[in-house]
Amino acid sequence: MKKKVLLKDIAQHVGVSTALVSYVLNNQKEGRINKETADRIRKAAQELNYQPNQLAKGLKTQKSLTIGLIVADISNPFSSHIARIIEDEAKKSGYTVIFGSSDENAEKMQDLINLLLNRQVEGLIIAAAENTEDQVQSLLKVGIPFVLIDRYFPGITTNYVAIDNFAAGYKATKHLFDNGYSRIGLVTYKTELFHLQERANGYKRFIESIHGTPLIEEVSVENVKEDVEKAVSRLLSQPQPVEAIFFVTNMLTIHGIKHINNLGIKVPNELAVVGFDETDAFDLFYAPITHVRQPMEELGKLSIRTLLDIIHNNTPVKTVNLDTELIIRTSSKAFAL
Amino acid sequence: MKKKVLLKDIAQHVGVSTALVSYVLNNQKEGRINKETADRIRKAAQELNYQPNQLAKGLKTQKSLTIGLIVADISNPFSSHIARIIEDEAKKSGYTVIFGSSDENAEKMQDLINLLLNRQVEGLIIAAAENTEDQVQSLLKVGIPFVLIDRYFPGITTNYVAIDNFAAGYKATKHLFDNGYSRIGLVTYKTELFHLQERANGYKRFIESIHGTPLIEEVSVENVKEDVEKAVSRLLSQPQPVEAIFFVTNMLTIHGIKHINNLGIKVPNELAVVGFDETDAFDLFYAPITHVRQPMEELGKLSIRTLLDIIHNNTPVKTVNLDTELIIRTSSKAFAL
DNA sequence: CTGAAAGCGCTTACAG
DNA sequence: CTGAAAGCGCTTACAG
Repeated sequence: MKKKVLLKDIAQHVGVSTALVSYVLNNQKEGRINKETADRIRKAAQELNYQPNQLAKGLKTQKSLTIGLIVADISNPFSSHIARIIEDEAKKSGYTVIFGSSDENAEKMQDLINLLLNRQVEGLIIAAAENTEDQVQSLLKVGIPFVLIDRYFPGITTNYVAIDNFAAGYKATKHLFDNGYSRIGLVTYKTELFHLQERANGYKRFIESIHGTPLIEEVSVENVKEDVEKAVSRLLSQPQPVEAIFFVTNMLTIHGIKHINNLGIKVPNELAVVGFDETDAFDLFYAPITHVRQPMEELGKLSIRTLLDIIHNNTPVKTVNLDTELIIRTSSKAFAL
Repeated sequence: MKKKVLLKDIAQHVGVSTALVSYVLNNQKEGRINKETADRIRKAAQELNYQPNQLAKGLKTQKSLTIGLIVADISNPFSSHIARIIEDEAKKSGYTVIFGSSDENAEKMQDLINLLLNRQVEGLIIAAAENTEDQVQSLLKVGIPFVLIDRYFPGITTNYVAIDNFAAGYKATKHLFDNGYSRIGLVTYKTELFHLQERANGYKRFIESIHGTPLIEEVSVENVKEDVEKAVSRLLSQPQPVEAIFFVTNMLTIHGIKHINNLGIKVPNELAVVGFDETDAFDLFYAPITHVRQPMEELGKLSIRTLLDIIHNNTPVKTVNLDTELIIRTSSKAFAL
């Protein structure tokens, strides 16, 4: 590998000190430096294709210009979409992002936090896994800037950017009811994650408001596909089978409609469906899927902007719950009586 | 923000030199260090929750334990799937990955390369954008370890891990023909990217072998959706309309079938379809989409393993073209005569 | 207007 | 068995 060119090389080449080269290349002390010398330095840097070593720079300045992003799984479209938005927005401010996938596992998340802190990230954006309250508390204690995204803990005061999950759950359920479906089931994860509980709570609140019986199926993260299949089948094999199902995440929705499809059940005539998040799959299904749309751009941009704001201006705690939109399609169409 | 604990802090705490602490924590000079002292050091590190500064470590050792990944767009499922596999495989060897999206843009790709080199990545995995031969040549000249993934340049000798695109194109086209479709159109990008040309070449070769006329529509990267719609419509409005269309990437396939759906054209009865890559959308379409499946796990794992092998053992150039699998579903079903 | 020197937090040959 | 010291590649207060 060819030897890297250093500040020292430029200094020697031009015949000045490394200090001067550093000043010029960082546009410090403008006007106080001989214009000609500055030009010669700049030209030399160009010619030698000088690339500053960010490790050294970061070590000295205590600024890594890096932020860490912890998602559940970067290959999930929700995560990768957010990641892309954060990447672009961070770049505008000269920041790079290092990401890691926690797989909803508290231990992996702790490892990722340590890894990222070792790499001197200036801040973190975290989609917190279940049972990571302690980790979040200890980040708070250490004082490293961070903002939670998508999920947050009601008992801990932190910066976060999320949606109004309760309203989303309520709205989706009400929509199904308004369209003539009264026995409505819900499929969610068996989890203590607050944002998912809130989606279920919104559902429950509406069901109670119509004096109905909540029918909730919980599936495990480890065994999503099979559990969703069982959940759907259970909801359909009740004494009075459900007429509609609300799935509270994109993966649950996809597994759900795949199974419904395999069972040969017609949507929405035999079973109405409302899903969560967006994916091309929802559009291409023969009965395009009504779903809760999260404002991805806003989620992503607000999270990184909030983080940078904390890093640079030490701004006070900021919490955001964005509104969602219910995108109405065919899968929840009103009963044709 | 709380003060970080340094090697020096541990040293003071235990009453030894920083050198000794460093040796112990890095398991150097084992056996040559007083077991008791070592234990006290380890305990102190634990208690103080010492986290080594990787910037400093990397600066000194010239090992950043970081690799760079350049994809077209991290929010594309192909890219994020690969990214996830690389993340996991890299972690096994203690490496972290920094990613960036090039948007198929040569200039952005160069910026990303510079950014990543500044951050002292030890190697790169690159899905090269169009017209980046020069960049690749110059990486070669600099001598930084890298492996191309998904795409490569036939005229440049580099490490790469890709699929056999020609065979994939040939196989997909032959399958349609064998199932009774003889007027077969192809939708690809207007591009000089070798891997896409090869997919089209495979198609052409087969069409020529049956003395047919290749019907190729090229769309622009900037305006995919509308261009695909026009392309499909053109193929269908020929004097003798096509009976089948082969789309050579996942995005093309998705836009294509959405449009076909909107036009109310029945798949496969009125038009057969073969797509590329996998997505849930293909399964959920009323006529599940026959598609070319790339061996994602192998692509990802081989690319990172090859890279680490070069970094550590300076191994000779390695090129890999993996076989693809044609997953046959309903969208290309044989004509019922 | 410019440079010598210290220092960021580590590692590691060298000496004892 | 342990430590003093140099150095990785930068930045920056200080002096002149």
